[in-house]
Amino acid sequence: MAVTISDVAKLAGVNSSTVSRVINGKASITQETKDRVYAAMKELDFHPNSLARSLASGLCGAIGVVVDARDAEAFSNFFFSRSLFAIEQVAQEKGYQVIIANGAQSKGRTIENLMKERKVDGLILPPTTVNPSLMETVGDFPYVVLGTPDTLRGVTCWVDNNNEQGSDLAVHHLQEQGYQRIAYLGGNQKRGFTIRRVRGYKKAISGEELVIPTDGTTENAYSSVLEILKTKERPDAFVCNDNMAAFGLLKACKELKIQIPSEMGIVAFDNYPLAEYTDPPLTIVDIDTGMLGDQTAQLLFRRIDKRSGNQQIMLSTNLIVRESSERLAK
Amino acid sequence: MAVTISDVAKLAGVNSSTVSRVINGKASITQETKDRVYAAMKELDFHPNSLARSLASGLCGAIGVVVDARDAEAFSNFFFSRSLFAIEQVAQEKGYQVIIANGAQSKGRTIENLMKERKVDGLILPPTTVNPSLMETVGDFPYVVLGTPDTLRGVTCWVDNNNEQGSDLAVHHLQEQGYQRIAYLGGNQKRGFTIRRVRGYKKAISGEELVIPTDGTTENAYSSVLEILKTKERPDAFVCNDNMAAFGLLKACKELKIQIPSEMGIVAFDNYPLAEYTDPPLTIVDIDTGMLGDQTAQLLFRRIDKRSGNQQIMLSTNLIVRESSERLAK
DNA sequence: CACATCTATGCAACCGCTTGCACGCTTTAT
DNA sequence: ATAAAGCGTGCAAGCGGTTGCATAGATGTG
Repeated sequence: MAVTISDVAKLAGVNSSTVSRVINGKASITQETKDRVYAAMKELDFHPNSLARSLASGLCGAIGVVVDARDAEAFSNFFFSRSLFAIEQVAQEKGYQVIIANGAQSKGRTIENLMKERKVDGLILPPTTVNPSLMETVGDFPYVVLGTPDTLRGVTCWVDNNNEQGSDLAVHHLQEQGYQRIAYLGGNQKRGFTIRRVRGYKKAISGEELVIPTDGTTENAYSSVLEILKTKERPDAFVCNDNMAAFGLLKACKELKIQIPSEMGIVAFDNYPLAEYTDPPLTIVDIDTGMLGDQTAQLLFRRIDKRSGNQQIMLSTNLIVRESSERLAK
Repeated sequence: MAVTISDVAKLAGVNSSTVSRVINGKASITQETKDRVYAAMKELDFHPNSLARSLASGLCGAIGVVVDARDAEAFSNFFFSRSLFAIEQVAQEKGYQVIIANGAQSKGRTIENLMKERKVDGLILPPTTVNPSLMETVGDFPYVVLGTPDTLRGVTCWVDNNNEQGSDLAVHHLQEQGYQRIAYLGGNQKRGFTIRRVRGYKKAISGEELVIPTDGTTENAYSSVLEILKTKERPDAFVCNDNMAAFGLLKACKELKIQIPSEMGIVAFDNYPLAEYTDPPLTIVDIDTGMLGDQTAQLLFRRIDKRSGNQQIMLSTNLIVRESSERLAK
């Protein structure tokens, strides 16, 4: 049916093992033989069966990217998809396939199957799913966690952006702009990255601290912040856990006719495509999602290649200053 | 090294073929034998090697989702990632893996390799890559185009939302609200979906038509529309090709102090997460991306199962009415 | 009771490629 | 001249399953 390696061998007048060696650039082969083999491959439009190849060689030629999403929203969160782009790019360069799998509510089954059924040579895991028991089944299988794992027990390898540093950046910037009472808005306080951002905020802040958690929606941020903004001693600046929170805050300020940035400074995490088109444009703690994906994939391949590379990589965040926090003329 | 089917067979005291049949629920096997085999599998923590399985059975157990993205932005476009979620879900139910691959600037190589190297049993293709020569190499390999292909020659199977109908919905709604001079804003006029949306707009419109293309950015929409809004006979409503265009328009209106919705009605395609938090919230032609992905995957599996199912599925869009177009009290 | 039929399982070939080993032929060293 | 080393290639045994065919025992039939 399909063209096989022995068809090529026959046509080229050599043994199939020779064809295999030519394809894989293995042993020393005469240029002349190579030419004949290549010619035969071209003539027959030969494509090696990757399954047979993998079975024989023991390498699957694929990596798995596991997501932990209960709904489309989480899945399409822009953090994930941006990184995915970079991951795919690295994989493509290495000749690897990328398999994505939603591991939500499978209790590690997804991950276990991917590994044990030999579907992938390595895994990129979400920080939410790693737990000691999972890590035990993962063992020394090559993996990298994309984000700082919620539980560190047994986890030795991850790539993340430095959330504490991000908050630090935001707070210092606001302080430089003369804001005094800086609060923190938004985020599920159970999620690791939120905890770290809040920690960074608390460390950086000099005055009184105020943290207002939300459920992640714009609406909730809006209503949570409304009453507080009406008080006399209200904060004069916010670090927002994400763009949703910032949107809720913007809405509340507008309603209460609080001027931004003169009466209120805002910095938010994550550079959403629309963040620069709000009114006023938002100052952002930018996470280089591309670099994040790239580094994660690179590290994974290092581990696949030589079962080493237990390391944690931390990427710095960047401040993009826009109107929402620029009180002082430059 | 790894546990194989014959290890299980040995422990259960049967032949490996029996184990295989138990796993696949094939022939009639005594309940007692089944039990012994299952027990052995459990005891040894046996996971069948999917590569060997695929090689022997001729099915790869994976489908490929090809994207055509030059940058992370396009890749993470929310249309794609939302549909991907649904696709993965369907695949998971069928026990299939999802491979994603960026086919940009590979001239069909990506697609060809996925097929011919037996990496996938079926393909979901982006409308931009299909062209007659590609379709020839695809042949009767199971595929579904997600979106209406730019070239129809040789393409027999796709799933798309009805863009014409979407524009129709938008225009009629605006007319009902009493808007008179309805224009169309945004979109690359070379992209198929834009063309169809514009076509729908032109068909639905009764008065004079006005189409203002953009390069897809908010900025460009803003600047493109600014001058026109200053004219006396300016449009009193816009159908926007996407959220970016709508944002640009909002900004321009704000600057010129044009009241929405009293002096200007706005309807935009695509229900971005932030679309309901603009000021005022945007009326949206909503595309059910989840359903789109679901139907695409379902159709693909129908084709994989029985090499049939040459069909085109068109999904209706939905209007979500919000303030930006609600001039008349209900 | 002999023979046809069915059921449960074993046997072995095969899926298409990789790779350790062997072998014959050159080339180099002694 | 002869042994040692090196090079290019073939042979065949896997990799870990699936599956058509064979077979032995159980069941049914006249």
